Amino acid sequence: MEKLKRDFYETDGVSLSQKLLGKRLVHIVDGERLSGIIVETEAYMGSLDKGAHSYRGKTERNKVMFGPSGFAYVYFIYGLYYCFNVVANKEDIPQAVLIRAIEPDEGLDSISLNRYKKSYESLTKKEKLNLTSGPSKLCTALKIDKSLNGCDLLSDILFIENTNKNDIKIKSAKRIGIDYAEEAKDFLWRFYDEKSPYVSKKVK
DNA sequence: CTACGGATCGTCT
DNA sequence: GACGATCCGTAGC
Repeated sequence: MEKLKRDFYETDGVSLSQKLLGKRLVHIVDGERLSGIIVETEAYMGSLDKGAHSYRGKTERNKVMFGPSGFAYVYFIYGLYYCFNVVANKEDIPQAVLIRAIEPDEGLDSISLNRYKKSYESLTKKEKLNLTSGPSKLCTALKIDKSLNGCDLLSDILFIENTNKNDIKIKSAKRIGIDYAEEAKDFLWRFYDEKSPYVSKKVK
């Protein structure tokens, strides 16, 4: 399926979060496609959002968010993990979409090795569901790290493709892990496909 | 099922 | 010097 073009990303973060559900995130590693269908996202809305890294302005870490849309913002967190975001909107409007969960699609054995150091077929049912059901789990699974920060998603290394998926039931919920964000912590800016078992956390 | 603590370090104050 | 857009293992109910 064709790669999403720049204009797909040139919209606000909340809209893009919903548009990205059902699309396929692809990372080419040693010539192999590692991919998954996006099933959970969160919007981070710059100066409107006390939960966003970009709320207090541009820094060395968050500068990619201030650039044009359709680029990868990858950051390191808790001394151990990476999180992957898609930059939304336009230059100087620092909004982004955190990809929180995907459904593993291509390169299952490599994905399984990256996460559990064993083959896909040897995983338990629980381990299979746990491969990519969180923002840092999916980065480990698809080998996404800080070297991809600032990568253009119209490149041939890391990109997002259209799919034929049309049976998505979008649910909105509060975002996770931003209890410090005052009023913004209650904004319903997390979106997920209610039908997917790969979502990190469902409401009730 | 929920609750909590440890791991571990780049980034910002 | 403090802390985080997380994850995992353990403990208790």
